Amino acid sequence: MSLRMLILAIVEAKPSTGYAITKEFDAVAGFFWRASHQQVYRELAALADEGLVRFKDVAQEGRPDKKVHAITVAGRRAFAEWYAQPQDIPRLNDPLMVKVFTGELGGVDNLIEQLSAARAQHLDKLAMLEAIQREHYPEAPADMPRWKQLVYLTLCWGLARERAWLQWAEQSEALLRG
Amino acid sequence: MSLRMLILAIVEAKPSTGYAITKEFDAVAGFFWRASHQQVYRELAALADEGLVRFKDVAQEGRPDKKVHAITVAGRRAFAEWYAQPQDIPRLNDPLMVKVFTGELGGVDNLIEQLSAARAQHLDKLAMLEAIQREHYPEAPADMPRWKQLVYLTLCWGLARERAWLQWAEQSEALLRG
DNA sequence: ATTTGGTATGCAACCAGGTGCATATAAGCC
DNA sequence: GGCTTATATGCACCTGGTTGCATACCAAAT
Repeated sequence: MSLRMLILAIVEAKPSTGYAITKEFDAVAGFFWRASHQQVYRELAALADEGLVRFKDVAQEGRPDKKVHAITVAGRRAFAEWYAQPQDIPRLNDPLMVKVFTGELGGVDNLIEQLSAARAQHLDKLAMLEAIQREHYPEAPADMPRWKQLVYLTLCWGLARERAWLQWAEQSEALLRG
Repeated sequence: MSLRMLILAIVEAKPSTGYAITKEFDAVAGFFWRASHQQVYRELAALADEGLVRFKDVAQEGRPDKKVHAITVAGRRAFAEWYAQPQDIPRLNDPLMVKVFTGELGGVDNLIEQLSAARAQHLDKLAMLEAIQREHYPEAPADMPRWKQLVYLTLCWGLARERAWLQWAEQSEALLRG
């Protein structure tokens, strides 16, 4: 559901092709959602089927034809309905926590290795997010236009999550080693 | 994969029925993984099929018969193999962040409502986890037996996550209101 | 007597997401 | 001529998880 609605919001802001939407995911929406191009195309087809978007075939020179999708009135209505619905808390199935939980069977030494490997990955991710913050969001949040504030908040959540995870991991490794 | 392995670890610690495993999920493993009884039974059947667990039918008086599942040698081997594999970082598809991102189309007032509703839910969850901590883990972590430390660490991650989320939400609401 | 709640197991259908593969055009490079 | 990269779209299959339903036994409460 969220993927459909995210796509609707993207084509509302600017009529787009599946390809462009996928690029959007790789860039900014990647802070909080991942989607492959197959998923995007599949969802666009379903949305067009239900009349929530409509598309025009656009011939191009020097590259393949494309389908530009735009939101419809029904699409706006569906989005507004969804937006008003209360949201379930996301489910929390975390493979690494399974390894922590089963650490005695797996071996505590192996667990410590897993933790520090994961820590390296999370450090990378944090560094990446911090670089984006420095480059694209250096000003005070209160001075940003609304749309930018909203994207910035999703970035902030990524930063907060990574920092909290790293703090937890450090304490955990210390406890297991000590 | 993680679900299979979690089940393997549970039946390794103590041969169990699907019903008991489901109860285990509702209780302790619920800090970091959710699974319905259907999922558990399906996975147990698959595990038995592949020879990673074996089961005995046990007749009971006063209640239905049950199947007690235990891990096999092949099961231990499969677990050890999986445990050594590096873990992917979990995917981060968060419906609430979609609402933040699409807040202009959805309406900022509606977004603020969504945020405070979510905040109430996260506060409840935090209170629940803190109650568990007070009741079951009052002693210093260093004094706990290993198995208890490991469960405690998964609880700590839940606590850290909820606290980080709440902090983020407060700042976000302030920014959007101010 | 009937309902509720706990124990115990399972099927069928569906939905969301991921993997692998396929196709087509064209620019630029070696 | 063949390689890679970028644009652009899509199918088929598989896995993992959810929903709804079904069955059966028994105890305790109403």
